[in-house]
Amino acid sequence: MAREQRTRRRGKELETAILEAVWTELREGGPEAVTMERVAKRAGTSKPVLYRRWRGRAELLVAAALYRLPDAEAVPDAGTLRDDTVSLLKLMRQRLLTVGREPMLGILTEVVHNQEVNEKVVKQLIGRLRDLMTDVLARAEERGEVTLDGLDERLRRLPIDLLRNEFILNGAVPDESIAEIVDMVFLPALAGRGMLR
Amino acid sequence: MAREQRTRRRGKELETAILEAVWTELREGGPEAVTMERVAKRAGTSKPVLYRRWRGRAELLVAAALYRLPDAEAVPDAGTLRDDTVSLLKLMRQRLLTVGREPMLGILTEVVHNQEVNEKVVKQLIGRLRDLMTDVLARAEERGEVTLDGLDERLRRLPIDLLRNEFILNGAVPDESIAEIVDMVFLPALAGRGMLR
DNA sequence: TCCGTAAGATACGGATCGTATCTAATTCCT
DNA sequence: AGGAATTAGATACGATCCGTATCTTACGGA
Repeated sequence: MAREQRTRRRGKELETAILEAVWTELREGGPEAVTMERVAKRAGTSKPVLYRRWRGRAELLVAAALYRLPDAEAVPDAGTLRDDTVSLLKLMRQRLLTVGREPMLGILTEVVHNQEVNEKVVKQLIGRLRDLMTDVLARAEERGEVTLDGLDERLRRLPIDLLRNEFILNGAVPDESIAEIVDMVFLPALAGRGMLR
Repeated sequence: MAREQRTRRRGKELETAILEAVWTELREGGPEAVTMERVAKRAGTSKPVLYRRWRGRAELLVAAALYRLPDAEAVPDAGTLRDDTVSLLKLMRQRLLTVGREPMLGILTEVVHNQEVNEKVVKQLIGRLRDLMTDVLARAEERGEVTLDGLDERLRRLPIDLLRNEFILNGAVPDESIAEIVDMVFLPALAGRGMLR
């Protein structure tokens, strides 16, 4: 907002202020309110400063999303594959809600035109969770719950994919949905592939 | 395009011409070429005519998408649940590609704050396919391939959900993805629930 | 202290949005 | 058939936003 003219920010401090401004705009006016002009004014700076850092609106939105996204820490060991998967999905849900449905759609829309940004988003928003799922499955194998022989990417990503789908479609993911994804789909699929001990 | 000034279209005829113009722009210049100004010119009319029918670009895109969507006919009986499901997913893919990824995201965005459009979209884009899936499963049961005892909504929608997810994320769905969804996830999940004979 | 870098202000051309206003064509109604 | 009501189509407008260029000036490092 009205920034004191006293000092002139630089580097990380300035960048943070800009990304915070993006979120303020998002909160107050939704994705369409995120324009370079508004964000610049809101952050108490000017457009050229933004364009020195990001190539355009798309990159700025992505940066803001990633900035807010807490680092996906490890999934605590709940003792069973079932509960670990539920934990992972709840972690993912929290991350999605942090970003919000409309901003997420906005990002996806912007990202469509930019292969580079697209890959970045996919990597950060999906890759990390996929890795956590890999950890969860590895843990389950150590416990002797499953054999991962022939486990494929498709199956590994299954719970994550279903959760994302539900979030994008409904904007919310109740606990029951998470339970259903795990108990009615994921675990049965593993069983059907002969992977459950 | 250059329209003959001879006559002045009205009602449905005019509306159709406008929606066709949207698709022409989409084809030639991609989604960003769909501006109210261009569409109006392309259709040989003017902006106010567009705004008398749709509240803005978003609604126009939704209308154009639904206009082009062929009625999802029945899925031909391929003889097995597996092949029927693949057929259904290919039909769905064709529908999604007809609409296009960006318009689809536009629709989803629109849906967030427009209850009316929401119901229309859910009915046209989701409900119909779900019904076709129900048919496919019923056929499989008649054949004796599966028991549908305790079949839940979640499982019934599984292939559809996964395909939609992949389309939104990648904008394309190769044949292998469809095969994977059916062979690595859907059928195993049915088997794991004890539904496959 | 001085110099290079980058912040911040301003302005620009171009595109688009959504609306207001006006006219004339077409359809409807009597 | 003819007048009234409707609405297509043309045009112009203010506003907003994009991305860039230019200029001044504050800050930080050597």
